[in-house]
Amino acid sequence: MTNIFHDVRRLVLAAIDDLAANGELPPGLDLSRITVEPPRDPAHGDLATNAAMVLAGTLKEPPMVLAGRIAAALGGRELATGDYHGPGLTVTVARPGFLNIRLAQEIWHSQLRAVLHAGSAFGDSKLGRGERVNVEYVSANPTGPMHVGHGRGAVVGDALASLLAKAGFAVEREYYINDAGAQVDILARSLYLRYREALGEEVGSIPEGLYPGEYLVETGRALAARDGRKWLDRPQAEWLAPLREFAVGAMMALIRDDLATLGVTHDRFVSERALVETGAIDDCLAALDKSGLIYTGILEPPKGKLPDDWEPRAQTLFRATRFGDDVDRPLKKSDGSWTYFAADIAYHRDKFARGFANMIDIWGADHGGYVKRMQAAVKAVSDDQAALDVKLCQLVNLFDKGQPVRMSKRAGTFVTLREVVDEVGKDVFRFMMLTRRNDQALDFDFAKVTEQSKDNPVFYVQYAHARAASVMRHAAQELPPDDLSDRSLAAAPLDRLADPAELALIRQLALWPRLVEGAAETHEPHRIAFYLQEVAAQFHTLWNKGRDESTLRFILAGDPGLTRARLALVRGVAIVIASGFAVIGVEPVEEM
RNA sequence: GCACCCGUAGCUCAGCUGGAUAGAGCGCUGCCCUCCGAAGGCAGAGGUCGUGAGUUCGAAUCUCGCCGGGUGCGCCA
Repeated sequence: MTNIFHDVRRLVLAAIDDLAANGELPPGLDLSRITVEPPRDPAHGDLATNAAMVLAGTLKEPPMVLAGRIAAALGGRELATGDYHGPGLTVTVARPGFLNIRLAQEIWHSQLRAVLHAGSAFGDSKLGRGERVNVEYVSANPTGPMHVGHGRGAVVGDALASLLAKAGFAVEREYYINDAGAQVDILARSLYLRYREALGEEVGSIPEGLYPGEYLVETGRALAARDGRKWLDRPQAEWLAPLREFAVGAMMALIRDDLATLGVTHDRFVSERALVETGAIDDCLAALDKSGLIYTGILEPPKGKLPDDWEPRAQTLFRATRFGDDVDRPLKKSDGSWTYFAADIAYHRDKFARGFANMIDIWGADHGGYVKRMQAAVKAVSDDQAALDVKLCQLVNLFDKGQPVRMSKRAGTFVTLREVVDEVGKDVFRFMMLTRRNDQALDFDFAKVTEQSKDNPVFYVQYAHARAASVMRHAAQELPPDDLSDRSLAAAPLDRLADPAELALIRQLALWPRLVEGAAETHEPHRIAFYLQEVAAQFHTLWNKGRDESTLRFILAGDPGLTRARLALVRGVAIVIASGFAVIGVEPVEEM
């Protein structure tokens, strides 16, 4: 896969190797910190490398001297990138020790050809070398429909998974169903009321502590339809388990439905209850015990705010402090059942056993206090062979025309994910969820995100794609359709693309493979949304230059050659936008 | 009290894992439609990157201390 930055970096390293072979540099230098990147100021060149400055420290030589030597060895080399092979680098040395590299225009033209040939696969990378990664996201409790916060986690997780897949990882998308705690018993009891209601009983208002949501009314009817009056006169001990199962099944169906409207999918759903019932937790903790990582002890009370009912108590504890956590963590509740944490340890151990040394969890920010212990647990159960990265998603604050939307479950003004997605569409929702870093709170204004203007980023990028499509439609009236396929346009005389704005746009497109890798390495899918806005901006700029200078228009009646070259660039823009959209799960539009 | 996250233009936020003169949108000022979509673009004004030290060729970015905001803190998930 074409990545101009890798290709040039290889050349830089080869130049250093040659210098080492000639004795002009010592052998065995650490080259890992050498980077090739676009300089912030385009006046400095197309690409820049820090090679001389990085090596100056260990070699105790002035970076400018080293830079001169490397520049001499680099300048004459032949670059192979895309379908280009030949000389074409102009290297200059700048102040502290930068090597500024300017590339022949042909090289950039070959980058554009690479975009057209690769299509939506442009940007695919082998960074991950097929390594397996497990991404766990959503994992909303099966007690009701998803809310907007869940939606953010769903989008971030789904986009990250797609991003990692594009970057060459073997990704599994996973959902952990918390179907074992007290909450699902409460769910079952809530359902029981709705069930009796469905059979004609007057249940009145739902008591405090149970789930009052309307969504259970239908579930109650469904249960009545399936089981009739079967549970009416039985004790709770008999109906609790079967109702729990029924309720969780119904809630998960609800959640999967919500996810489907968002276009979010999972490869695997893992049940916490199953971990309990199969003995996976017992096995896991027995193993930890054997390693001496479990003991019975009494925790210090938390300083400052003391819980009301605090009293020292002996507990079964995991030695999380041995793996970097702040305190050891309890594994058993006072009734003898496992804590949520105990089950989660077993769950992550299961992931490791299934072959995942790379795990990523997407959580809500309110679980921030849980990160260290889970990372400690992953180290413990994998013998330090696995790593867990946790991405915490901050709150989504809903607004309508600048006014905050007050949400309260009790007042019934709770806004579900589905309501939001139905209102604005999944593409808008998905894009907006990625217009902030995950650890930054996000304001979501119904009015604003459906507005068709430049301060609506979704619209702005879609508009660029639609504009590109519009140009192609116009071109179809001037040129035979065979001349407008991507394959055909790749053979257009691209050397005629010489305007600075055109070349700048090509450079922007060539950045896409680099962006994919950077975002994948850092687990930051939001970078895609920002990058796409930049591509769109450059394209809008070029478009408007054509308004002022008619020679810069894409379609030029008297010049089919140049027209096709320009259309190749237009298609390049559309392809890269579509490729980025594919990763974040947004459909590109042809017109709006 | 402790841990984690955040602090960048008037506002909302990026800043490519240490690079060169810190960017975008909104708002403000002034411009660009006989012409491929003005649903857009151009130009200008606007910054002690919370703060004080440290690390080094080089810091918004890394380390430590403060200040301010958020989240969480045994038997919830």
